[in-house]
Amino acid sequence: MRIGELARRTGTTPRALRYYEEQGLLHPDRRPSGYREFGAGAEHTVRHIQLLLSAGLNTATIAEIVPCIPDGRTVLAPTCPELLGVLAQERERIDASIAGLAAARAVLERIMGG
Amino acid sequence: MRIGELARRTGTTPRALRYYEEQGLLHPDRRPSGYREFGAGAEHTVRHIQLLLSAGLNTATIAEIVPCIPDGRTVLAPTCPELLGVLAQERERIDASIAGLAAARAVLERIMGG
DNA sequence: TTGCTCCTCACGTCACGTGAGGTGGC
DNA sequence: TTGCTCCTCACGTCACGTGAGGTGGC
Repeated sequence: MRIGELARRTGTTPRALRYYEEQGLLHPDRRPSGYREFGAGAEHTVRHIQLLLSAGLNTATIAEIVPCIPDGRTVLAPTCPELLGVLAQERERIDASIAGLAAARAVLERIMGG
Repeated sequence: MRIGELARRTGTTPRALRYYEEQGLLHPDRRPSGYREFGAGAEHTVRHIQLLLSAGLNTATIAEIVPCIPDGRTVLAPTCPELLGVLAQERERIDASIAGLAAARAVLERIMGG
């Protein structure tokens, strides 16, 4: 499929998808016209990218993780155990981030007089 | 106190404090030499700024909130009830953000094989 | 005079948004 | 031929980081 359709299917923009390619997260083919051609698996990949970005991971880290997640699955390929440390570290960062947001939320409530 | 001491006391950098001033969040006096002179209340103000920034509020919104929080207190001044709507909206955004992070965390666990 | 702190530009970062100007397929 | 989609620059955004080059107070 072309970039516009992939953007619609994943709820993002062509610009974001071009950026992901530039950062090495996507590797679309090219038509003779120069148009990018994405395979069916790209949709799952983009959803994983979006989720990990929203969790605060940067594109460099995601670039290591994405090739280790089989299309349509949500598990680490058995060939990629070296990522477990990175993933555990990111999980800790997410936990800290959730705790920080909860604390900020509590202060907001106090400010509001709750 | 001068900018360096305020930075140390609040765990931030002089650059960040100059940026807060530029965005209208802080209003230090100036010595004849041009040095910024911060009052004692600035320390509490900076802590509030840091908390709200970490919660995802932008400097424009924080600029509305900061003058409505008395020094050393964590309540809205009674003269600023018009901010309650903004604060409630930000609280909802924080709730959505926490939910998103929790979902991402769960997917990370699945990827790790948890 | 030395050394620490401060000052004002001004460019860099990250994940894109947003035109500018031009081309491809039905 | 028209209209929709695509392409590549390239500058803008937000909250600062990081020098560059110069000055103030003890």
